[in-house]
Amino acid sequence: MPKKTLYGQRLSASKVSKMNETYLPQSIEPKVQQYWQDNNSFKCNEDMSKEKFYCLSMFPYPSGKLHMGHVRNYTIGDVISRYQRMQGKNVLQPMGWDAFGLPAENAAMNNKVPPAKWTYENIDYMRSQLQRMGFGYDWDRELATCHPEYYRWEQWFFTKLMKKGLVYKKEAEVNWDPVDQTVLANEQVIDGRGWRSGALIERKKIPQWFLKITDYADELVDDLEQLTEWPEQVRTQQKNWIGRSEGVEVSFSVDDGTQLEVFTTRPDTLMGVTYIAVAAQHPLALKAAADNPALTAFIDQCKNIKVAEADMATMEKKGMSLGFDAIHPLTGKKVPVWTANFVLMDYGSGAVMAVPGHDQRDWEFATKYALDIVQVIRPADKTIAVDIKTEAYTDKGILINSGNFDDLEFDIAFKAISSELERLGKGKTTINYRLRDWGVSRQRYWGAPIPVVNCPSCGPVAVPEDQLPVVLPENVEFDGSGSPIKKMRSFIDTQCPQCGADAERETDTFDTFMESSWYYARYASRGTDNAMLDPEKANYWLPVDQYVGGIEHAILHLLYSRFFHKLMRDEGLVNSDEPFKRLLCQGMVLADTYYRENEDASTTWISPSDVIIETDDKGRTLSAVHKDDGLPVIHGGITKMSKSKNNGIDPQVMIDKYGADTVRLFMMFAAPPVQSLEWSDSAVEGAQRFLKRLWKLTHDHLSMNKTAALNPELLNDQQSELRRKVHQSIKKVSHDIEARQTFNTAIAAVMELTNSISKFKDDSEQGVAVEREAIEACILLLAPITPHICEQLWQELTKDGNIITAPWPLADESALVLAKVEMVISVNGKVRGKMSIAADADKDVILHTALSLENVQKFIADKTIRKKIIVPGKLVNLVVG
RNA sequence: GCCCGGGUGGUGGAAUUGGUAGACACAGGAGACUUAAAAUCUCCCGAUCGCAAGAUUGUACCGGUUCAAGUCCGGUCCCGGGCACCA
Repeated sequence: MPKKTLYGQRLSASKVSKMNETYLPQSIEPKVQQYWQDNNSFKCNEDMSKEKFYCLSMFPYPSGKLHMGHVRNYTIGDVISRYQRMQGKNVLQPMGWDAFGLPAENAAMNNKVPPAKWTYENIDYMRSQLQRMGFGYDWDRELATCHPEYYRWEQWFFTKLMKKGLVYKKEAEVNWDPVDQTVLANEQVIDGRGWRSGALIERKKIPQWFLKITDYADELVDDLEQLTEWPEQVRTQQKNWIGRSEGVEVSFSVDDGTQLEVFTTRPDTLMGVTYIAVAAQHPLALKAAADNPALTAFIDQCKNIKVAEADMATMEKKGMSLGFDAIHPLTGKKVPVWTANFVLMDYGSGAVMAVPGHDQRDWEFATKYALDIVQVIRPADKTIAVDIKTEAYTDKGILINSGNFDDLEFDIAFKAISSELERLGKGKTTINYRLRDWGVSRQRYWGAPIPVVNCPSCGPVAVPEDQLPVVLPENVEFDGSGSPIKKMRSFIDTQCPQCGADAERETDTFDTFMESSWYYARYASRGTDNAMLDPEKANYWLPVDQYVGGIEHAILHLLYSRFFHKLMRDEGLVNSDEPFKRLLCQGMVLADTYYRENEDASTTWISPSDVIIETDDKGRTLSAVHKDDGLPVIHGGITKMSKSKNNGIDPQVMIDKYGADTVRLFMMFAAPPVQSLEWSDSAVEGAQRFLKRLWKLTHDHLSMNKTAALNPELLNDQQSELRRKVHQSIKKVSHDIEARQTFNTAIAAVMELTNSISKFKDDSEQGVAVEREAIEACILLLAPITPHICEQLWQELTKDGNIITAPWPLADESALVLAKVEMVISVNGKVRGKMSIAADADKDVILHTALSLENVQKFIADKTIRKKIIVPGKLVNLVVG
């Protein structure tokens, strides 16, 4: 198809410039977007002849409208995509919707609208907002996870995993609201109470499905080594989350003859064990409580804490004796068994050996309940004083008070004690993980149904492939008392696929992390409706070359996706080990908060857009007032944009006012992508001002109506200097976008270049030629960031160009050569002078010139030069004394 | 509580490998243009002292390594993200 020009006809440069004296984003942007759409600019296919580049931004939850976090995320992804397209690569940039989730159910309760309808309407509106931002997506690949065509393959995959034995069912604890008779998410428990009913929540055990992610724990840790283009902090967090540790499983015999298993990474402290602590739900605790009302009351009390690690770890540590002892496996001595609220039943064996001398938490517990504290480790360095009466000594050291094991250091003691335990049949070395298997059952409606039928005689049976998908009924009424399908007989009643008897469908749905764990692969299989993936297509695109998303997903989403990718690999669907080659985690978008205290002590949060700031003559903030009544408001600090603080800035309002390019430019310029970004109205104005200057600069150039061929040989000093700046900028911007991903410094470099062009007044033949090269460079370098204005200006400059596929400029190394460099001279590390010197000057010349400077002489005076450090091209440091 | 980050002018930030702290902007000040305002353009802008040249000081706090530290090491304080059912 022949490419259309933006205007549909060619116009002379002078006519164009008269038509466009002012920059009007509202008329340019829709026109440019239409042009891209008419040319199918962002559609892509599996073109084996070209190098591919798959750029993916984390898909949004369709919550209603775009927020600034989305705008930031998707601008970053779009900049990278457009940059790679200009590098000549075959770029895939898709978009879709993480459409299942809790907010749709809340909206259903509040507005009496079915979650499906609410979700689809949100998707339609948000799609139009994304299009208005000018993001270059291949919309033919759009998906929504709530579509049966999507989740049927997730159901299919789950049944495959069931057959492989990678899925199992077990009882696990949830937050139970005894009044609403429903399971609550951690987010829905506020200060230990249900958010709607206000009832004290309880831990309750219910049967749930789990994926055996722990089978892949080793691979998930080891393969982090491959992910060299991931942020170090994310790799570290994942490694710590998986928490592989080598230790020993130790058996303590209990009075009633049973064995109590505990895991420890510090067998060297075994002789310092003074008590055992078990979880409140541990069978031994429950058994002891049978004839002990006080203990029963304590165990009941432990139920009123929500199922979140942070709550477990920060609550007051409490415990109670179970009234019997365990036998120490080496000494044979009796140690008391306690139950404690901080020991987790779901983690390890639900019991820990306590060494209060060498573990701070055990020490605090022992001190509180007057249990023995014994020191069995001393520091290797005898000069370090240790007093276990004041705190635990937790470092590794040399064993004492440990009988035969005295004087051994950690490694030897670890081996000696564990082999002694093994000889006695009282323990074995083992690898333990902090990582727990992935519970995927949710007792919610708006999710993908778990494809299982519960048969009274066969038990849980996977739904066969020819009966998939298990479609979630979308036309439902919400009454607030749990999932509607749990009461829907037409959904529940079915026949067992195995024996044909009457049976019931599973009414739990999948954790929404299931859907977001493989969507990146589905995008890469466009048009595949008879399989989860088309391996040929998927393997062309995968792995994702660049993944962009919020740092809040650093652990869970990224770990589950990595796990899913390995599962798909082992099913023969993909041939790579990891899904995401390079990862960029962008920071949050923050804004000022303002509030007033009401008479009833409640707080009213005031939108920053309703506040007027008063400053002193140095620009420092003095006070803030409400724009309506002129009365003061209180500044509540700068926090993440949120509904609760009423400090969200609506992107739509900003796009309507300034246009997409200004919003994109501000977002990319205000901070490096990994840092948090503070919203600033005046900085947005500044971004707009820059685009106006670029517009004027280009049209002033065009209005000269002169062109000439550039000949680097003929340039005078000023012309060479501008040309050097052009090629320095090309080099810096390329490096900043591709290698460093610091778009703010890339933009600053282009700003410097436009400042140089503004100062350059030269209408000679070579002057015009150099200026033309400089302006074209600015526009090409900004094209990924502010694509609309650049497309427009590019077409005016080149007549029929298309900047989306214009080649990225290359720096001309010969233009960068400098005859002279500036060097700094410091004396004793303090700068005392500067000099301009030939770039190839040798050390003697440099030193001689440095010493001739008056101010340098002054500081040397009659002192002797003890040391001379010369870094050619940078500095000279003279050490005198 | 545990794990992971961050802290630089009035503000956002720059300093890429240990080598000139404050690029580029925002805000502010002064001036030009204008009947006026807006817009635009020019200049100034860490603090203290100084007419200036320049000097002293300064990157959360305390200490260390180095010819040289915003950058490396040890400790402290504060802020943020995650903690498995928010997404």
